[in-house]
Amino acid sequence: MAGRRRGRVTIGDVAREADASVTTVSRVLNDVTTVDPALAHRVRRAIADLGYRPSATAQGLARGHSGTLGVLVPDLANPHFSDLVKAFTATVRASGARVLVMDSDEAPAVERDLAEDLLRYADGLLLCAPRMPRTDLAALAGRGAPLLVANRRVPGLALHTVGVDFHQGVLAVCGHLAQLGHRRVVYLAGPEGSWANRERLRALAGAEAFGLRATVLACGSTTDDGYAVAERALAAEGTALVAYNDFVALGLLSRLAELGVRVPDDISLTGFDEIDLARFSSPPLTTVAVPRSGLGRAAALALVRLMSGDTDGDDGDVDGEAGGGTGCDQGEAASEALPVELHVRGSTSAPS
Amino acid sequence: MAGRRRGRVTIGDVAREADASVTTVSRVLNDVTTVDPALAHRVRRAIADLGYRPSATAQGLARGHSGTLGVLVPDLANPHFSDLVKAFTATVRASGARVLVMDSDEAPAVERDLAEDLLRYADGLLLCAPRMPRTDLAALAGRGAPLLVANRRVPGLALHTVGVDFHQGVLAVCGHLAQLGHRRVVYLAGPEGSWANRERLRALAGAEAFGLRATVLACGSTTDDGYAVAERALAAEGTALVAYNDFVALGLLSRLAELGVRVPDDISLTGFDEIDLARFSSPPLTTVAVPRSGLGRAAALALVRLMSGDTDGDDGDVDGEAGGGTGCDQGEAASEALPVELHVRGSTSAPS
DNA sequence: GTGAAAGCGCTAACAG
DNA sequence: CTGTTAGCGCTTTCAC
Repeated sequence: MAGRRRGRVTIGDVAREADASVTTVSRVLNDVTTVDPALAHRVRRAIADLGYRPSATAQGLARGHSGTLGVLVPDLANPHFSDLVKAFTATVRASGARVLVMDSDEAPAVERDLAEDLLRYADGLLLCAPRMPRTDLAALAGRGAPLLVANRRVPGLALHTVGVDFHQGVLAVCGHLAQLGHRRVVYLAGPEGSWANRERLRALAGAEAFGLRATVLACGSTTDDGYAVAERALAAEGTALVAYNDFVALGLLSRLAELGVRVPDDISLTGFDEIDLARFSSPPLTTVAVPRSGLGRAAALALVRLMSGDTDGDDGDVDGEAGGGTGCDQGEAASEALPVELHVRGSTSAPS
Repeated sequence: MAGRRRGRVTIGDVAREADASVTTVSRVLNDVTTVDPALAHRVRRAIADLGYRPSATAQGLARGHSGTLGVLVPDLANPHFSDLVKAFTATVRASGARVLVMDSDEAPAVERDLAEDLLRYADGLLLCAPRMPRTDLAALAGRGAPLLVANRRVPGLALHTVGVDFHQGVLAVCGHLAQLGHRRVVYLAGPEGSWANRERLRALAGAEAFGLRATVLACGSTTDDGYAVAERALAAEGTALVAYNDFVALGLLSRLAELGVRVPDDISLTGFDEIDLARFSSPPLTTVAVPRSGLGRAAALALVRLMSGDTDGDDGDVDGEAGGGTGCDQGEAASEALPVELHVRGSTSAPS
């Protein structure tokens, strides 16, 4: 009906149309205080007639915060992160905010810049499995905006973190294998610098105390990587193959089938992450289910909580350089580790 | 060094520190005109010293656009969309913008609201495989902001679209099967209302002219759906199973293996979408590779181009209600269909 | 080459 | 209960 004027409809247009002040319009928009029902109705009508939508930008400027959270992931094509982001956006939205997404494409060198850029838009930031140096992390934390790090703990830095208990997961895998009678396994390692990989290595080391020795082979995180490493893995002479994740495991499985190596009769195989397809392979994969969505949800909740709290309090001014040995639990920074669950299926059995 | 004042550092702080005007600071920020080198240097120094970052919100308000694009997907956990979004964000970023992501969680009813909300923040919007009614689509288009629809063509609506040529893909699958000697296939259908599914059905219908008849079975789009439908699919008595996508195909494959049905000896099987794992199954899957990243890139490019063009020109004021039968090619709206590619692998052979 | 001043669209004191 | 008036932080004429 109402001929659209050029450009966007503003709160002023609505005020005029409803014969009210912009303040009043703003009030009904934010359903504040008691506005006279009749007036409110006129305003609402004008809003509908004009098809008015408040500009998030203008609201942001006036309110002092954008209502936007940023999230930086290494690779959105990886289900680990897409699931996380999905849950994150859903949870964040439930508390009224929106999510800006960036993908560093596994390039640690650009993480800092992307994060810095995100902070120009967002009120808070979630860094997923960041690979950037700790000084950069510290600098970002020092910028004042709420910062949350997922799946990376930085010793000696008071960062808020949430993460999956990879250590426990790999320990469970090792325990399972050890109890089956395995003594020598081959670990197909993931991305070099990643915390996720370091945690797995740490668990592997811990398992030695129980008589399980692991040979570590550089591999990667994709199905192709797993496929490609198969022959070397076999040559390493273990009775079980512990893959960095399910993709690698599935790649291995595929190549082993081609080579006529039977799983688990000739060799056992374990994955990690429990992707949907893990239980549909032949044999179905023994793997560790990690709460991907749970992590996204936890991150959202934690970040939202951070934002309600002090944004630029007087104490926690984390200095980028100092990083004293105060430990990471100075009460300021909360850390949450989500539990994982071993799922034993057909790809593991006692060694032959 | 410079003690951080409370709240954020503003352009004014920089101006003061550099003993220049905010105008000048703004100029060096946007590397405009020739600012005196010495002055510019002082400003840059102040910016660095203060760790100043311009507020994207304030810039947005002043400039009249936010530098943000929105994208709405039905399910970010689906590789089809996460790959698309990944490529979209990368390409969009290359042209200086950021991306706000929302996920409708396959609920057509919320799409409209999410899209409207995105438009409050963004300068343009990409709707991926929207399921919403066409009147809603028309209304969104009428809002004035650049709108691009991916993987859905709406007859009689002048919408800019990009999409994958599903029709051609399924035709290729059918042709391959027909040439192998198949005459009767079973199609495991995807989401009911989806354009992607409709296009497949349309191609199936077209294939009848070549003597290939298809029995349609409701199924879904997940591995579980495929697994669950296997027995009914077998009962439908075709010599080949045409799955809606690779997930369904892999689910089928898994169940068929359990049932002792050999692929492709007893029955042929095809997927669609070419997920990474498709070539690692046993047997590897005959499927159709669709340019997921290509679609994201094309969408980004198209949207960016749309934005450079007329945002609120004098002609193209698409009325939400009217929707006259002008057809969808009134010169205003461009449509792009990306080609697909059949990959023949081990899961198909001549019928026994 | 540089700066003063007027907004961008909205919210939030602060009066009436 | 309602309207007036300042800004939020930045860009951008428009003079100097």
